[in-house]
Order: sequence, then C-alpha cells, then structure tokens
Amino acid sequence: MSDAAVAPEPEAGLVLDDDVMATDGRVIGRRAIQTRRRLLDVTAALLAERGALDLKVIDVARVAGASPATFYQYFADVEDAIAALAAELAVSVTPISSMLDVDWSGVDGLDRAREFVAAYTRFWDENGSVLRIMMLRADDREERFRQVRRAYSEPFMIAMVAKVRSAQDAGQLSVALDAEATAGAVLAALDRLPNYRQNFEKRGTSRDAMIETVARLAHTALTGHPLQ
Amino acid sequence: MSDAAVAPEPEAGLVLDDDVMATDGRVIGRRAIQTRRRLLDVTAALLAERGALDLKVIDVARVAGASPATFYQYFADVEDAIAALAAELAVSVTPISSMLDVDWSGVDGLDRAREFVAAYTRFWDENGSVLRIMMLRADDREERFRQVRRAYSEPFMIAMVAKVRSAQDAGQLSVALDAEATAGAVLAALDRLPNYRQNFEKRGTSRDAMIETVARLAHTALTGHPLQ
DNA sequence: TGCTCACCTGACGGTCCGTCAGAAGGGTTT
DNA sequence: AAACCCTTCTGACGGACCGTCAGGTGAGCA
Repeated sequence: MSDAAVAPEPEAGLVLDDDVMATDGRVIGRRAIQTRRRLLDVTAALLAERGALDLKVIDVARVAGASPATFYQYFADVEDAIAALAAELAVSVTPISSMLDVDWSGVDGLDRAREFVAAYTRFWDENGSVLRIMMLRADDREERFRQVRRAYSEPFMIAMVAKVRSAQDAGQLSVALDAEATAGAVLAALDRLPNYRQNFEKRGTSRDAMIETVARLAHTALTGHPLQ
Repeated sequence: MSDAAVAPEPEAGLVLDDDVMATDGRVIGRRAIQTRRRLLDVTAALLAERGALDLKVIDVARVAGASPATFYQYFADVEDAIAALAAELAVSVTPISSMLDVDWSGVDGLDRAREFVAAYTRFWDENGSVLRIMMLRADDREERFRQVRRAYSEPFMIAMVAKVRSAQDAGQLSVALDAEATAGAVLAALDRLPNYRQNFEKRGTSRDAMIETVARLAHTALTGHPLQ
C-alpha cells in the first residue's frame, strides 16, 4: 500500500518520551508515545520547510497520518508542540555547553573556542526553525517559552560567566566589563549569526571564515587575551 | 501653491505615506492615507501588547474602528502590514546608523561607542515587537522580509565593515578577522541583547552595565584597541 | 472467539479569513 | 442646493481551520 504517510525519522535521540502525558493528564503507553513522536517530527519538518507562521494543525495531522483530534490529544495547540520540541533541544544541547568546561586561557584556547563555535553553529543550522520560535516567543514574554529558553541558555551563561570571572581574577580582563553582560553578548552573537550566514555567503564570506572570526572574538571577550 | 511641481521630496519625514497604494494598485488619497496609518498604528500596538502569533485582522480592524474589509483594501494580510511597519523602521533607523560615521579610534572612541550602543538599544526597546518579526520571517527565507532586513542592516554593516578595514589597514587589528563577519557579530549582539535585558535585570545586571559592557566589546572588535 | 481499555477519529458549532457588490462620504459642477 | 462622480468604506457570504465531543477501532489477553 502506498498510503503510508511520511515515514518519520527512526533516529530518536535523547528524547524524554517517558512520563509524557496526554492533555487530559493520563500517562500514555507505547503506541501513544509513537504517535506523539510522529506528530512532533512532522511538526519540526513542516516548521523547517514552511515558515513559522504558516503551520496548521490540520497539516501536521494529515502528514503524520492522523486525525486533527489526535493531535489535540497530546498538545494544546501548535505552539505547545513547538515548546515540546524546544524542551528536547534544551536537553540535547548539553554536550555543546559541556565543551565550555575546558579552559580557554592556555595556548590551545583558541582551538577550543573554534571547536565550540563550530559545534554551536551546526546545532543552529540543524534546529534553527525551532530555536527561532523559542527565542521569539520568549521575547514576547510567553512564560512557557521563557522557561524553556532559560533551561537552554543557562548552562552556556554559567560556563561563560565563570570564564569571564576567572579571567578577571587573573588580571587578564578588565573588571569594567560586567561578567553577565559579556557572556550574554557572546551568546547573543552566537544565537543570531547562524541566521545571517546566507547573507554572508552571498557577500563572499564563507562559513569557515565566520566561525574563525567569531571564535577569535569570543575567545578575547571571555579570556581577555588580545585579539589575534 | 500646494501642488508645487518641482519641489524635491522632503525625505526627512520618515514615513512613506506618499505614493502608497491600495492592494488593487490605485494611488490613494488623503482620507485613505489616514485610515491606512490608523491600521498600521493599531497593528503595531497590538503586536507589542499581545505576542507575535495572536494577531487577527478582525481585532486590528475593530480597534481601528474599521471593517475587516477595509484592512484588506490596504494590506494583503497581517504580515503585509507588519512588513510595512518594518520598512518604516528601516528608514527611521538611519540617524542611528549615521552615528557610526564618526571615528572611533581616537581617545573619545569609547564614548562614541557607548552613545551608539545606547541609541541602538533604545531603538530596540521601542520597536522590538516589529523588529523581531522582521528578523524571524527573514530567517524563514521570506523574500519580502529579507529585503526589508537588508535595507535595515546594510547601513550598519557598511559602516562597521569600514571601521574594521581601516583598523586593519592601520595595523591595529588582526587581518585574520574577516571584516564582514566581525561587523556581523557586533550587529548580532546588538540585535539580540536588548531581548535578554529582562533576564539580566532579574539577575542583577542593570541596563547601563549592559550598554557599557557591549560598548567596550564593540569598540575593541571594530578598532582593535585592547579591551579596557 | 469475545472482552477490555487505551487509543483514535468523524463530525460539528464556532471563529476568522478574504472577497465581492453595493452603500456612504465628500468634493465639484450646475 | 441639487445633481453628479469618484474615492473610500462596509455588510454579508462561502470557505478554511479550530478545538471538542461521543462514539468507533484494534491490540493484547482469557
């Protein structure tokens, strides 16, 4: 039969599919978990394909081979599904924030910075369509997304603030710089730059050059080492 | 008298209410211009008040005291109105991009940087709800918003790239830094940081400290002067 | 085979969209 | 001021999508 709707990615990854509840509060079983996952995967796919504002429940359901009513069994609305996707990303990004645990003040600090920036940029390339909505709705003061964004950003902020403080303690970095603001500025650049990439490439700036440059700027801002 | 033929357009009035067309292509008169403006103002107000995704044509029309059909006479849909608002912002931001025309390499360079960052942050505080959608939809590869965003960002990019290049020519700044990417990183930080402000203030970082810190980081990135 | 319960869906009232044809406004001519 | 005309506005409508029921379906088990 060719009536099979889009086959969802079998690669599950580190998802929190256990302890998931339906909208009526009951804990769901194995079959329901699969259905929910299919709906989430289709939501992510359509989000990447069309834009952010053209996402209809009816389309997600149809592509997932389910009825719209099924969608509402697991999510209050489309944003609820996007929030669930964003919460998964907040978990799956931790390997990247862990990359900040190594010291950047040594001779290979710039190499570590470069690896980190490359990994973070790649993560945005892969998940930008969900992350962008997370950012937008958090900026819009939607509490649900603010919480998810905090969970997402916190590890980066903590690690970067620690770098700034230790550079300041070592006398490498001016204490006129606010540690939180410095970390925030670096993270802000990392969060927006991947979105500018297409424009850069149109102007002749390659992805690698962008990563190299941002790595150097971040390295300087977080360690106080001179710009090289 | 009032219809002086050769009078050059006073480009100061940052609104493009002249030469505005209805969706059917006809040039509209004075009464229609007022109606259109009312609809735009209400759109901006509701956008700031509720979030980005909860904006209905029917609400805009009702608050503006018009019929939904009137709205469609001037805009194809809600996004079209937001794009028009963003286009106005791209014009009204030019006084701020002009602030970059002064030199930052002298002893008062940091003061100029601080003034610039403060002005740009304030502009985001006032117009963030429209700018955020412009950014999101441009990131979503919506051509209309990409064009508006380019018009908005271009003056900043040009001026910042010029700063980087001249610092590199003067031997103040490493040529390992790509000029476009450096300018983009600074602009990226400026575009996202105002949105993090609330979180900062919750953590005890004041608005002024944020501006001060970002000004120092931007000053260093664009001039090559050491971080002070 | 038939039972059971977790899971799924058809169908429906309601809201909003986007588009007409025609009404209302307001300026000009007679 | 009445008649005219062009611009601007709107009531009303078919259609799309929303979100919610009550009831249908099927996998596992006796």
